Formats: sequence, C-alpha cells, structure tokens
Amino acid sequence: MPRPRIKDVAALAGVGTTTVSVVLNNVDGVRVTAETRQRILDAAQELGYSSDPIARSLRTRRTRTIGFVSDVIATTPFAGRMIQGAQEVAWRAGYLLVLVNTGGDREVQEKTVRELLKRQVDGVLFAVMYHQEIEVPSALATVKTVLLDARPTDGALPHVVPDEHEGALTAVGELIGAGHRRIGFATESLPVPAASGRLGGYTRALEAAGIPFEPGLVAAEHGDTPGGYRAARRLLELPEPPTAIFCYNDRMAMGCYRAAAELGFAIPADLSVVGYDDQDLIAPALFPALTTVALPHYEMGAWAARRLLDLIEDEPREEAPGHLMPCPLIRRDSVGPPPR
Amino acid sequence: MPRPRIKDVAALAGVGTTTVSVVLNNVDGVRVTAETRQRILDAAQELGYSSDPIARSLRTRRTRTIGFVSDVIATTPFAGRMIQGAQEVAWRAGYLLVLVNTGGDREVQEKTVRELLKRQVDGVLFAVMYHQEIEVPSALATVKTVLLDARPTDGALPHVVPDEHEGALTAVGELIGAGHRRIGFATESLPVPAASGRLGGYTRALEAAGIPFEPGLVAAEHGDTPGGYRAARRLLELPEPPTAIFCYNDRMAMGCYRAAAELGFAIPADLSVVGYDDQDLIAPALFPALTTVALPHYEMGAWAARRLLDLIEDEPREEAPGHLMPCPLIRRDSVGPPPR
DNA sequence: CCACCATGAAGAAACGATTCAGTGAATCGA
DNA sequence: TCGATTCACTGAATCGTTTCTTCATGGTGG
Repeated sequence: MPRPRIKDVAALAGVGTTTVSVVLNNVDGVRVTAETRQRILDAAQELGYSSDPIARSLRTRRTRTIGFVSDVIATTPFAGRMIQGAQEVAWRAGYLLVLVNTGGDREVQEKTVRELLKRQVDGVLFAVMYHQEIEVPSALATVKTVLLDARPTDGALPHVVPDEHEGALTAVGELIGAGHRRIGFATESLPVPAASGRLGGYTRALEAAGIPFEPGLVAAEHGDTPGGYRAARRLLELPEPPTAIFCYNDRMAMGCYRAAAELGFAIPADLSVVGYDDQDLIAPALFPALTTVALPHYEMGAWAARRLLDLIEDEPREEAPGHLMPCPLIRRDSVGPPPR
Repeated sequence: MPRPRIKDVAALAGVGTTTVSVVLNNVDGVRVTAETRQRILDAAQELGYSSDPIARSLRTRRTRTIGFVSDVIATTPFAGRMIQGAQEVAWRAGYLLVLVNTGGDREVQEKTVRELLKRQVDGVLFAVMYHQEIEVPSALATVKTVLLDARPTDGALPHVVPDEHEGALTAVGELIGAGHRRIGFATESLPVPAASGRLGGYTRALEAAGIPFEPGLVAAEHGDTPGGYRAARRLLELPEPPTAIFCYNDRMAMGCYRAAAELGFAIPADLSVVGYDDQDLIAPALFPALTTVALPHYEMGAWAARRLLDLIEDEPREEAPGHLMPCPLIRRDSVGPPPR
C-alpha cells in the first residue's frame, strides 16, 4: 500500500483537496464548518496521511531545513555539544539539521553556502569551533543566518558567544573567596577573544577585591598541556609564587598539575587551580578533580537554533544581535584555602 | 534577477526543455547532435543554471540526502570524527548529511527513522557511539542502511566496527617486542564487544609469543580514569608486578599513570603503558605522551558513507556485510624496555 | 517510388502538494 | 422580493523538473 496522497484523503472525506489542505494546515482567514473539518481530520487519521514534504517545499519554497556550517568539526569535542543543542531545538520544531563542514577554507565556505542555498535551506547556522571574530561568507547575505561562537567583523548578524569576561570573573572570584590574594593566570599567548576576555575578567576580579594587578603573575604560553606546564613552572618558580593559578583552559590546567607535582606543590593544599572549558575527558579525570568554568556549548547551539527559527518564522523579537552566554563554575576539588 | 529555470535555458538555446534536461543529465540511450548539445551547454553556462533539487526530487523520488541517526552524539569526542568522515564522503558525492540524534530511546529512534523516511532520505547511517551489538529499528527495513560502530543482532545489514582483536594484538605485540614478558591488562568490566575483542587480542598476542596467560594479570574495573587507577594499583601491588600494562582505553591509562606515580613507578623506565582510543585530549597530553591504539572513527564514518552510497546507486559490490576497520598503533613515549 | 525505420527533438503528462479565482447557495438589508 | 454579500467549498493553475509519447524528417532497401 503506497502512502496516501492528499486526494485520497479528500475522496474519503468527500471533499476537494483544497479543503483538506486548508484544514490540515490550519490556514487562517478561511472558514470550514466544524463537521467538515472533523470528517477531514478523521479521514487523514484513518489513512495515516501526512503531506509530502518535497511537494510542499516545491510549492511553498520552504524546506523546514537548516544548514549547520562549521569550519572544523573534528578536532574538538565541543563541536558535538554545539551541534546537539542546535539539532535538538531544530528537531523539536519540526526542522531538520543538515551538516556541512568546510575545513575553514574561505573558497569552500562560499561554495558550501551557495550549495545549501540551492537546496533551499530556510536558514544557516554558521559555527566556528572556538570563539573568534570572523568575516562571514558573502553568500550568507541572502539567507537568514545566526553565528555560533563567533562575532562578525562587520554588519550586525545575530550571534552568540560565551561570556568569557564573566566566566573568568567568577573563576577568580572563587579563588578570592577561598582566601587567595596572590593569583597567577596561565593564559594563551594568541590574541584570541577568549584570551582577552578572560584576562579582562581576571583583572576585574582582582580590582573588585582591591588586589593590585601584577603583570609578573600572568604567564602566556600556547594554550595546550605543554604550554600550561611551562606557564605554571614559570609562576611557581617565582621568588614569591602564587597560591592559586587560574588556567586559560583545562588542558593548560593539566600541564599545571604536572608542574605542581614536579615542584612539590600539593593541590589544593599548597596550590589551588581553576581551569576553563570543563572538558569531560579532563576535568573530572584529573586528580584531584578540577574546578573549572564550563563553556556552554550545548546552550549556545540551542540558543542559536532558537534564534534562527524565530528569524525564519518572522517572530519580531527585536534585541541586541549579540548574546553572551553565561559560563557556570563547576566546583570540584582543586580549590582550597591558601597554605598557612 | 531570479534564478534561471530550465525553460530559460531552453529558450536561449532555442530547444525544448526535454532536450535540455536530457543533455544536462547525460541521459543515455538518447541521442542529441553535438551541435545542439553544445548550444545547450553554453546557454546553461551563460545563465549559471543548475536544476532545482526540490523539483527534481519531486519527480525522481530521490533527494541526494542521507540521514545520520545516532544515539548519543554528545558525550564522546569520537562522534565528531565519525560524522566528519561520513559527511565528507557524502558531500563529495553531492549528497547532504542530515543529522538526528535520538538519545538512545527506542521509541524515539523508530519515530525518527519514520520521519526521515517521510523526508525521503535516500539512505540511513545508523551510528552508536561505542562498539555495540544492537537491535535495529524496524522502520529501517524499508530503506538502505549501514550500521556504524555496531553489529546487528539479527539480519545481515552492512556494518563497520573497529578490529578490536587486531588492535589489541598489535598493542601487546609492541610491548612484547620491547622485551616485556609480564604484561598486565587493565580492562573494562562491562561485557561489551570491545572488551572481549581486546581481551582476545591480548591473549592471542601472549600465546603467539609463548607467554602463558595469567588470569591474575587481568584487572577489570570501570573503563574510566578512577577505574584505571584501581586496576593499575591492583596490578602494581602484586608480589610480582607486571613490567607493562595494556590499558583498555586512554582514560584508564590516565588513571594508570597516577597509580604508577603514587607507587614510584617511572614511565617508561619502570613501567611501560599502552592505551587504546588515541583521544587527542589525553594521549598526547599525558607525560610521557601515551603510546596507544587509534580508533579509526573518521575512517569508519567514511567507509560507511561510501558503502551506503554504493548501495543507493546500485553498485553491485557483493561482499561480507561486516567490515573490520584496522586500528593503527600510535607510537609515543610510554613504552620502553623492561627494567633491569 | 513507396513503405519503413532510425534519428533528433518537442509537447505534454506526471510528481504531490498549495493557492488563486470562482461558484452555487444561503443570508441580509432595504 | 431582489440585488448584494457572505459562506463553504471546489476546479484548475502552479511550483520546476523528468520522462513518456509523439512527430517530422530524411535516408534506405526493395
């Protein structure tokens, strides 16, 4: 038995296809008697009818599909959460998420977006895998777009990024709250928004607590495990080492743990550590488990999808284009009061 | 200027739409003079014409779209690589990948697949996030399907899983090659295919080297960092501890590192360690960097997509439904000769 | 010289919805 | 009572392709 068509429903209900369409789509401004409406509903139910999305798309020029374009999906475990957040919101609204990754190449990006446009996606989520400022592909000009984990260099596309400043502020606040006054910052040396944002939060937290900022307590290295190791060593070998280190990310914190172990600092007895990212492969697995700030990728993905759907369905919702997503502190066991 | 239609091309070339369609789709069995063909090609080029995928789909009942259904996309960084592999192959063949995740709920899975079928996907990639044996949703019966990282309990659907046995064999072979004779195995206690496969490889490797299997050298715990810690402790506190430990995965290896450090075993001087998975957040970040066996997620995703496309496009390719993907050894710094 | 056949191309019918432009019948105001 | 609305609904056009069927043309064998 092939799937029923709208005409089958119409025939069974004894009406024209127009009326079936009108009833099933709840077209407003068109009246149908309650009795007819019910007959159609019953017929559709009985046949298990639902309209063919392709035929519908051909007519309406809308596909209930959104494109998720990302630069590199691979190397970061974050990607999955962002995609999942977007996908779940889309699915619940009856939209499908089509996934494409471009490898970050500009040329490929343009081509990709054009291809998606040919496929008539209703909107595009343009994601990068860590917080950056980007030039958006020009092909995106003609389609509803929301940027994920990125802010546009020009124009004012809706976008969502993590609130690095606020996250760093609470991280350092946590250390200050535990009694620390000498707090190091092992940061990323690349000039990325996350680094400057977190540095801003760090200095702001110190300032709020009346602690003078000491440039010597900021150690910039590559934002990976060896970088964290080197940064932490530099800080801990200072004549007067910090009693706590705020690390740019969990990987640097992992390196920091090693430096601390080598130099005989026990965590958290001699040294408190806070990370950033809440990588679930690292933060809970370190010993002691790492207190860190979570990067809300799932929430950002969900927020972006919701925003895009609102755009597509012409919800008004006038507000600032950019949204800062709060980064919650995840308390574990790497923070304690300063020694002595 | 709206996008050109096929009739615009036909008009410009001075032919009927039929001929345009025939030429542009390279329909065989239909002859068109070289001159006419060229005129059409030129016209299409000039207008920048490409056919509307939706209208085409309505007619042909094919969408050049494949569904990627997964249980949990979130928690594992593996997911991304598998998806990426599949996506890139699909994209290169002109197919789009639509992503849905079901959270593993059977009910939701069935519904999801039915929804995808309504959307006329040409095929489905059904993926789980770690090697398992699964009962496939019945709705998949009517669509071309390839299983990813899973083997079906019944039926003989095409599927691809990592070659756990072979991977463990080479891992343990590496240790034996370095001179070790007393090799512990810190394994996962859950009865998953990966655990039994890797145990099989472990025993096979010993056997091949003429080393008697000692049940006491196999320590089963949860397959996470604390589990690895406990397993390694048990092994290292044996009256005659092993000189090398093969760990079920990188997380267990991470726990193993801690146990070794606590008990005064230096890696690799006193103890060699090999992991499994090659998680890029862990393996290269440990100190010393972990020698491990890579789980070829990208390759599995790509293989599955390729296989599915062949199925869709009716390539014959008769072969065994299941494919074992080799797991290459990644040499780093955690293996050395046994002490003394 | 005619019937026949291959050739090259075109007209029109799908595909399955949505929606425009009507169409009888009922209702209404005057 | 009559023209004008309103009501409830419908036939047919439309979206942009692919593909089935038809058709004119000209060459060929008998």
